[in-house]
Amino acid sequence: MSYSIAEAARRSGLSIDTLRYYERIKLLEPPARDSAGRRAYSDEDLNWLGFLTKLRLTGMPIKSMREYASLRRHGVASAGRRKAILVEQRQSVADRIAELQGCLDILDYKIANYEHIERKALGVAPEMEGISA
Amino acid sequence: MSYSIAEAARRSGLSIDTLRYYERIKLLEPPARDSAGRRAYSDEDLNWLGFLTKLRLTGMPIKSMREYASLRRHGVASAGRRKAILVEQRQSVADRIAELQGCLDILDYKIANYEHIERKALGVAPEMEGISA
DNA sequence: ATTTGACCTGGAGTGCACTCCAGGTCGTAC
DNA sequence: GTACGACCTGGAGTGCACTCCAGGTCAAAT
Repeated sequence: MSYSIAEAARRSGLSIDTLRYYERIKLLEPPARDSAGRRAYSDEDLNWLGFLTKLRLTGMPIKSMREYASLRRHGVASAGRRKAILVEQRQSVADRIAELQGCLDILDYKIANYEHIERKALGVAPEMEGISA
Repeated sequence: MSYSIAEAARRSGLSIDTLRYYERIKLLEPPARDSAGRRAYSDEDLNWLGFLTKLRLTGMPIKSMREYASLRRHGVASAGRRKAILVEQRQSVADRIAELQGCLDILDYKIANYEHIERKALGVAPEMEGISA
């Protein structure tokens, strides 16, 4: 199967402009073209796009994704380096999850504080106010 | 206690420039000044900065932090709205954690794939290659 | 035959969150 | 008394990841 740029955008969740942008910056091999010169994305293109969007979701900078994409073009010899990039990214994702978890705890604490204030509704003792919230 | 801007930067993990920037955009009440006109941050300022940096870590845009900061200046009457902002942010953090968890799974899968390739070390059957990794 | 709509290109513009700079003022150390 | 380092101001510059635009081509629909 092959897909128009609009269809590829729909399926990948990226915008049409972003697809062309990714191609320009070499994240994406230039896809095939139809007889009229329009881009025709293959299933393989879409799979790769899907993976790229996952990497983006992890917060990987485009610079690194470009490195990965470039390694991929260099075939099997680059597999070790590619794996290393993924392992490193895995770590950074795990770290980020832990960080967010910490933030969640703080938010919960603050929210509980506000609930505390609400419960004391009218006769407020405003010592909670302005201290650090 | 009061702290020079350099000390406040050290303690908050923000840069000196960022502290001044936060003040300009009204994330931060202008701190007191010493006799020479230099900023003198209070412990309360530092607490607030600490909370701000947590909010930043959650990915909250500065626009929203400004709203929260502005509400805070309007005192106890704004507590409901402030709480609502934190509850909303809590949700977005939880969502983001789930999203990252999904990405982690994908990374693990890919990494396992590379390990699979490594194990087949020399006599490679490269059907793994270029399909979607 | 012309209108429409999806697509094309190269290049400029955007929003965000800082970050840097020039030129100046202070208070202490030599 | 001057050299130094930390600080001040207003404003310009940066890097990132898109996003938008003008002007053009092409195939199918009216």
